[in-house]
Amino acid sequence: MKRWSQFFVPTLKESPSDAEIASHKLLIRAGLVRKLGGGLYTFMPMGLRVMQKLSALCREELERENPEHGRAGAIELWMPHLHPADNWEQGPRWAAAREIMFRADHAGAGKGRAREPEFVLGPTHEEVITPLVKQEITSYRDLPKNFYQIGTKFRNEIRPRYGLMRAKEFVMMDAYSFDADDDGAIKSYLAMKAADEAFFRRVGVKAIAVEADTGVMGGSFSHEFMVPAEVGDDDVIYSDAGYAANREKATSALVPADLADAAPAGEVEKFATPGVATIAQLAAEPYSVPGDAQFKTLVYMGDGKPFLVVLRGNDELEEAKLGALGFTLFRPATADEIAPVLGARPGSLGAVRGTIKDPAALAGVFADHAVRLIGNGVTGANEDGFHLRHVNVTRDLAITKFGDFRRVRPGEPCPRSGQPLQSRRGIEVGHIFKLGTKYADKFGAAYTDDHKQSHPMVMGCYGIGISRTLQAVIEQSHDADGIIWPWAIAPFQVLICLLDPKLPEALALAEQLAAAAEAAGADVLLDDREERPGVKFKDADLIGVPLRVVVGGKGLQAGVIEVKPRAVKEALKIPVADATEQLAGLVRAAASAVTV
RNA sequence: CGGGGUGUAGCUUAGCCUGGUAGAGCGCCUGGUUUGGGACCAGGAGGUCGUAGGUUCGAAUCCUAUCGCCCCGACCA
Repeated sequence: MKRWSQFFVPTLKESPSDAEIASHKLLIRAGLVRKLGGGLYTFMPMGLRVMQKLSALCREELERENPEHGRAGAIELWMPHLHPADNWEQGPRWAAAREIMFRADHAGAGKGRAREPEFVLGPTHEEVITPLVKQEITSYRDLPKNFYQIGTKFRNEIRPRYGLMRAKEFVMMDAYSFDADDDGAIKSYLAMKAADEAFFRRVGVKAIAVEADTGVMGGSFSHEFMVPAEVGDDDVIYSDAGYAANREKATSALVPADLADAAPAGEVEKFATPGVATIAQLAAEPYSVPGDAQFKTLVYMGDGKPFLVVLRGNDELEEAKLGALGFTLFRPATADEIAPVLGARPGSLGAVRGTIKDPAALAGVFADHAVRLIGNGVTGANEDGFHLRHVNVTRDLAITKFGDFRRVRPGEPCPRSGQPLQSRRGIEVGHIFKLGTKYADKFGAAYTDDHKQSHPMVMGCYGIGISRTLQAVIEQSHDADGIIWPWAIAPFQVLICLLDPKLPEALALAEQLAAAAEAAGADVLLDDREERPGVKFKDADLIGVPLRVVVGGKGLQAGVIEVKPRAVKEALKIPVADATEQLAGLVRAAASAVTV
């Protein structure tokens, strides 16, 4: 039991001016965190308690054995936060990952040896765990294994945002599974997905698993855990049939599987379009070519070589989907890079065979499936101020490969059910990847099987943003008065508001109640401050403790105390004689409702 | 990194346009009256006006630079 007067809960009446969203304001007003600098936060005693509870639940769920998948539980370890830059240089994503890493020097750098070793602050730990496992595990008998840690991660976020939501330094659970083969890796993946789901369920936050893009991490498939919230950074595309995917990854059944190729509608014909540089201009008078009858040709640079992406005029490129093409780094090409290859400036570009000035320079022409819906359409002539009409997809376009590159729009048919797709914002609180052998190959993490054959280990990696989850819970569970903590992670589960701390019998009863609640399994905060009742009630709502008990002189005269769950309006009056017993009962009921 | 905004007491802020005494509320300290939803009265402490230059007799205010922070975009747990 903690006494408020002796503890430290610095609440604020007003929101700091730099907090924008509800959860960020409440984090600070309720005294959970304080800002050191952009994206850097001190966890105050109350905030730390929540973090510790989240971590404890996370450990429990990860370490639980998973007989359904034949998996043992994950094993905790602790890796350095400071990594030799060498590890990253040897890994598969140095070029892409260095952008977000902090480089660390020691304060005396330059005064000692001519060449100082370089260090980075770890943004994640594949580059550390994989060499470790290579060194320690060489036999199939030691597989599968799944290691995890809960610790600080450092990412030089280009733009920290919304308090803990996107911070430069944050707390993450990261786990890494190592399996002998792909089937095993899938089992590990599913076991971790189940563990994460169990974790979020026990925390008391609604987080849904959605299909996700693998991004810089690489790998073959991936899910994100999303907490639905307007302030989230991601769009989740979903249907009532249970399909859910990050917009970056989402597809639709817009193009029927049995769509026949359109027959040519006539000879390709060049026509002058002076000054026309956009889809909209071509759609307007006097040309009047609807956007969805135009081919849009985009030029990107993939690992130094240009490639084309062809979309319907009204469709937008979903840039993340270009990741499937296998380039390490890609970016839009500049006009100066485009002209020598295609022969025209943006606005008159096309992918029609024979019009591309230097087709050999291209790393490929990739067309979205949806262009097949156009059949015959209009596109740039690769000659400034000219377009081509009657361009037939199969006859005329120099397509290397079709793929899914367009951004899905709400209302399109769900790929599973055909129901209209919907969209909502979400906060990404977890992300799991089946990595395959990408890292194992690079670091030589291999094992010997029972036929003396060597194979690369098949990996998976799994992250949960612990500090971000803390804020996501607040975002999802608050009202105008403050936070409404779920029981399992509340900094305290019972708050005893002692309205008359100077009244000896009131203090004695409050302490007795505190002891009873504690014995029943709750963490108890006793508000023994010499404050007016209004202040105590406001603070109680603000800090969001799930069960509030009021002990006051007036109640005692009437022979009652009050108990009120944070989430409801009406308080329960309980006779003093039954108080300890009933409170203990309420605590036990609340606790058992959330464990398991 | 591009675009927008903003720095005044522990917090929220007024003053800046149109240069001359830096003001309020909350919080804090002392005393008193209060005490079931952020009390009241009296008194008090606390500010190099982000920083550095410049203009001026005189700069929180005008100019320049710089730093921090916030928001929008790309990135991510």
